[in-house]
Amino acid sequence: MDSKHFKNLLFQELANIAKAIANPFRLRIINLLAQSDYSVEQLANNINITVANVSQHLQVLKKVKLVKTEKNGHFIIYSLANNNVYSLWNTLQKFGLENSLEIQSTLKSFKEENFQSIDSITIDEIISNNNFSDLYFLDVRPEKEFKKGAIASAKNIPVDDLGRKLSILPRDKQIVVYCRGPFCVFADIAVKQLKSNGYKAIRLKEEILSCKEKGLPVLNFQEN
Amino acid sequence: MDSKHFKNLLFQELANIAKAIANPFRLRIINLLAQSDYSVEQLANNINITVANVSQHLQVLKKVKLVKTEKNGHFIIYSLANNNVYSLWNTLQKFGLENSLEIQSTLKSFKEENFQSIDSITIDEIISNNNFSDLYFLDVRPEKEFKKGAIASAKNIPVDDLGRKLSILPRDKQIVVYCRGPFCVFADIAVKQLKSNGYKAIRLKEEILSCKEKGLPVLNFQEN
DNA sequence: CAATAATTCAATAATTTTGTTGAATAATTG
DNA sequence: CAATTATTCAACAAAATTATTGAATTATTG
Repeated sequence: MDSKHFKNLLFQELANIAKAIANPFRLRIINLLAQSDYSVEQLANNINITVANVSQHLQVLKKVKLVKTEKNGHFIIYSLANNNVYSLWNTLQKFGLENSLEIQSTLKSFKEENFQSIDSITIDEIISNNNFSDLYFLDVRPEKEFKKGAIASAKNIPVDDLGRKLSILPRDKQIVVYCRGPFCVFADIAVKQLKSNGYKAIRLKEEILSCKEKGLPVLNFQEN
Repeated sequence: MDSKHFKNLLFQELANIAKAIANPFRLRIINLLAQSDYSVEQLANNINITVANVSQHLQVLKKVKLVKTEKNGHFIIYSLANNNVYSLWNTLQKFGLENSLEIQSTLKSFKEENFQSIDSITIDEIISNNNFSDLYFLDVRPEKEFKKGAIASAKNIPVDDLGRKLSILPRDKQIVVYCRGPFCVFADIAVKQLKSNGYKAIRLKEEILSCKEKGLPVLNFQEN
């Protein structure tokens, strides 16, 4: 194999991987699978396209090993192949968020419409202020995701349970709420609810993986 | 804007970004620009397709802000928009390397054919062995790239200059050679040359960005 | 072992992407 | 300011991707 042929093969194959993620529905599938495992039908219901179509998209993803399958009775359960997929999805989101004006303005106008005046804080600001003990970290993702990795001192109350468990939270401390990151609205919903109940709440701009990268203490991270 | 419309816009736009990188020639352009800035004609010569075609691919990349331009006389010089692009390219490579059997076997057979018996060491092995002082790090990338960020104690001798500067290197130490990562052959070439001259040389499996991530001391990193 | 149910396949038409050609544009340089 | 040159544009045909439909698999379960 000469160098030219080698390059062709390599770049073609990398392009095939990129092609597999280069479709809005497949990205939505990846996004869903990043949160939990699903059957074909569940995915179809979630993103509102036909089962056959979802199946075809899943074949595309499976071919380049972005997802894997497992049988459970009559159902075939799909999940992300491994952490690299999550990492790829995350990097793409991050790029979009920082480089795409369309994404920035879409996000901004959606949040302005639905969550007026919700302040956010960045990981860098937290680290540079160094006032950890004043902050109470609240993770509002589903328990399953929390268990896969979270900020070390964070309390987990999934956003749907928040109403019932408000009394657990401290009234004097600044509550920093976080979720799946800037594209997720769980933290916005939670902050809105907390503020209307008299708590001092603010959302964290980034998600847990960025916390780990930036050096905020995290727990329970498993590699795969 | 309702939630459904919001999701559609967001995922469509992210898919557009993914589409822009989902082509082997555009990936080769990104790969080249990750190493140095180039004009349209230079890129065309490098990857051996027509100037008009390269120009069209560049328009696609520019539209989603993956590359930026700058004028220099008659030439328009293209470069990566920022570090996020590099990061995206790197994550894709890493995914391919770890998940794609095609890529693994292509890489393996190419290296076996051209660089028999070149041993490599991983960052994790270096860190866990903790024998830093026994190792001599040699960076064989072009000076320009070295200056953008390198292993803290590394010496830079671009692979083309290696023959002339062999005498600088220590004969008693284990020399760990690194380059642009697993897809790059600079380090393999260098190790081959060093070994045939009686040096104890081995290549580092990963590239500099992974060193930074894994906690090996690095120098000179600038964010953009 | 047959009924059932989830998933995949196959065929189609519409849309999008791709590379080529040659001409048009723009702007630097002497 | 005209000549030159790098880059982009426009138009086309070929190839690939997409969603839909309904039928075919597959294998679990009672």
